[in-house]
Amino acid sequence: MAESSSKTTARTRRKPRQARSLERVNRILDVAEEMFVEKGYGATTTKAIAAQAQVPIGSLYQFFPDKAAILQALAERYSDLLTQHFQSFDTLEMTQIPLADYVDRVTDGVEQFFFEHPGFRAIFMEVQATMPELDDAADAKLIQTVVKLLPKRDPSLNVEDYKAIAFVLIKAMGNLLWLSLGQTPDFRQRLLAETKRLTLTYLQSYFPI
Amino acid sequence: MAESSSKTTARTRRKPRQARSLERVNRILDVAEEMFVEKGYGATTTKAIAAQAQVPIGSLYQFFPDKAAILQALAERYSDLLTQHFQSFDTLEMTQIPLADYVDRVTDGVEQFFFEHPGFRAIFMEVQATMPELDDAADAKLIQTVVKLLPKRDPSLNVEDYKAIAFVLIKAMGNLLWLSLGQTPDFRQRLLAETKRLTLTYLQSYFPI
DNA sequence: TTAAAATATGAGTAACACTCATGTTATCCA
DNA sequence: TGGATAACATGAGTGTTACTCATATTTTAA
Repeated sequence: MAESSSKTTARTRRKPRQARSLERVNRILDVAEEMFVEKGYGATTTKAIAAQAQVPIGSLYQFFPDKAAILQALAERYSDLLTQHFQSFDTLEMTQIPLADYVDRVTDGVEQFFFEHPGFRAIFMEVQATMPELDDAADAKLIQTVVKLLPKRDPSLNVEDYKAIAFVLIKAMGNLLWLSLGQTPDFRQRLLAETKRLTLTYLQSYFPI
Repeated sequence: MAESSSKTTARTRRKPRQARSLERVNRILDVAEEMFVEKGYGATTTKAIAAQAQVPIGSLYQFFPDKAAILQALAERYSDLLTQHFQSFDTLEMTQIPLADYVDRVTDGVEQFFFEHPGFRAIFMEVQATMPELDDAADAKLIQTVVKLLPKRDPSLNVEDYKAIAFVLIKAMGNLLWLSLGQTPDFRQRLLAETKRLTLTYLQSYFPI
């Protein structure tokens, strides 16, 4: 038993120095990705990954300190890809088109990326998957509340609009405020201010008063 | 083994009809909350919860179909509280103050709520806790990329500003786009448009050109 | 009073992540 | 080239966990 209860210190395992083992590591990752996509992280056993990759379970643990490390390694692959994607916007032309067009392109790009890489979805899904409908159930109520709140300020929109706006508000604000909890006090304050600014500018675009 | 692999159909267990068992359920929830806050969800065993609540393990499973259901029930408690909080803004006065003030109050309220309820943090933290630094590590790279991208459009701000803006953009946009994946095609399109609007209005407030 | 239904109980089960003692292969230097 | 040492491979075995189920107890209804 580790001293720190929930956080198992994920020490790095031996990094493969021989060509043979490097190939095995990649095979494990490929197989793991496939299985995670198909059955989910929780339902995929390390034993099954090892078997499918034709690698003994012991060898798997030679390279990955634990099951989560496999997921982590896969996430890194994707993270690199996404970073690359963003860097493709680092051109002179891109900084000179209208802001609206720029936002358009970046957003569409990320959206497309999500769709083109089902593995990415499966992997990051897992982050929330411990408890399927927790977030949704909780937030759904809040969204409903806000949907009813919004028309009181300006009743000129329709229900679909209010639903979309409420969804965005709850999810985006909630996430930012939530994340701010883990930051240093200074940055936390800054994030709080930014959250307000984000919310305000967005709302003002619908309710100009 | 269930037919659906990763999603264990969480059937509802017998709901307590007698006063005695209702009291037990509440004791289980109280104890579980305490232990989750202290040790984390993953490190808290159902056996320990049962022992601490002075309830046999079998009885615990009489009321909760599985461990996640306990977390779910706790989350519901909090969700109700937060919803209540939002409803307190459903007054005539509140709809007539300036939008900026309104945003201010709601945001501060939610922030305060997070801080006043450590259990809430602990519980929702768990949603991401399967893999501690996955999100962060991946997003940190993206944020760095954006930090370097922003000044090319308008170099008049300082680094702290760019960092805050990049953080907000990556986290808020990322979350919304991510969530859009699970929606119906129509709503997905709508969310995509809203995400752009959110991003654009926010960015325009910094870069008026 | 008594039969049936609801609830209580905890030793036992199956499944899982991970280990470790032992065997095998590669590397290095005389 | 041989032989010593380090790196890697292996899978039966271990400890832990969520969850079950046969049996006992309590409540309800007639």
